[in-house]
Amino acid sequence: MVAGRPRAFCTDKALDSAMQVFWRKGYEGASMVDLTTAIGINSPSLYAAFGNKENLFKAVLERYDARRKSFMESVLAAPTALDVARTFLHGIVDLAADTGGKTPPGCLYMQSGQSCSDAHISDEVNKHRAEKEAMLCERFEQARRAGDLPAATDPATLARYLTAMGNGMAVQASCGASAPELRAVADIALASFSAFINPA
Amino acid sequence: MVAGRPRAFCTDKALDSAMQVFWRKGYEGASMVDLTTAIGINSPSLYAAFGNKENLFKAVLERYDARRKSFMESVLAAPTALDVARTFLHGIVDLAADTGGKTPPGCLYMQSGQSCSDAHISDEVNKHRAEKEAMLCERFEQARRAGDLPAATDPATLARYLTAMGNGMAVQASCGASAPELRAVADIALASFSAFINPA
DNA sequence: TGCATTCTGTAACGAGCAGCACAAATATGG
DNA sequence: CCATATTTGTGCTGCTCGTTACAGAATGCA
Repeated sequence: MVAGRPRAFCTDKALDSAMQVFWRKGYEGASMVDLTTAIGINSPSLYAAFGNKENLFKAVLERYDARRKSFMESVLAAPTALDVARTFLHGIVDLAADTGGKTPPGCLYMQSGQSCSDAHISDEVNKHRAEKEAMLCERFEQARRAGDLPAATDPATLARYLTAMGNGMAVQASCGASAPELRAVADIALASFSAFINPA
Repeated sequence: MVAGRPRAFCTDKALDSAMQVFWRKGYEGASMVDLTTAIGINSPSLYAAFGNKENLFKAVLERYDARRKSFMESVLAAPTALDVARTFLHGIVDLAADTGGKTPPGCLYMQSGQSCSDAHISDEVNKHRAEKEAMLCERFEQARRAGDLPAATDPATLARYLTAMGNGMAVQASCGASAPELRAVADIALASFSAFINPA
């Protein structure tokens, strides 16, 4: 292993600090000064490690995405379509509200990509969001094939419904809604989900 | 009326142009150059008319809010709680998706206030959003008093549910979801809503 | 016609932005 | 202990941002 002066900071910890900043201020609202002071390094170190602001954000997004993807995998492992919906929505509540300062409230996708003038960034964020919706859709297609869902239901619509609900709940969390409040909201969503897939 | 040189642009049309820019790029993403070129005036004219960027945005927000409020009033006029919910969600679809270029897809609240590092701005946006939720809540309280809703239901939770749903659908519209797709989502939301307020 | 008033266009201001050049510092391999 | 490689801190760059000073143009009023 060839080596020079060792890096004085942990790349992963730096990404976590940067994530907090992007989460709270958005992509454009987060300045390089905000990022370097949050990480505790000088800008040349940051540029040497990540290239530029866009690449840094993409690395942060990738890190966030890995966690969301593993969350989604635990969701998709639920036995029935209704269990999938319940695990998903209740999980979103835990991720988005009352996190005890570990992460900002809400969801990085909503807070960083929603109002961004740079199309590269918002496209990238939306790509990741769409991926999660596709995972739900695929799971519901499988459920329909397995007879767990009526043949008449459209998996894509179900996935879109849950995604919209999750995003809306994340937005409310970022505006101060508490976990119990959002859990009550999730329960309405689940009641209607259940009513929809089990027509009387 | 004392007057000097007459203003060469219409204030309301200017606000509409500015609204489009804020809607597409967010508050921080919209530069004064973006705004002045979209309006077709020079910056001193804009500053003379509106003060500064923050005040311009607040004027835009007020204008948007007036339309949303009149939309809400037509929603609240629906005869039953379920009709209110249906009118609300279907109306959101019409406002947010396939607008034919008249407005950008989605909703100004989501696109401009969600990822903004300036707390003054996001607070202002959230204040307006919360106002609409409160209107729904009040309407549902009235519906419960009238016996249109079961006494066990919590009007605030219902309002929160519909608001989350509306916001989530607006986000999906901004990502390219079509009106028919969103209408199908709204119908799921209503199915559950109907099941919730009329427990079998 | 002259004066007061208001708007318009040109051109600039300081501040803050993303990004980088460079030399000192700290590691490894011979 | 020297050569090489990599990171660190200082300080800067060019650019874009929001905002404004100022002079000229267009109105109403006397």
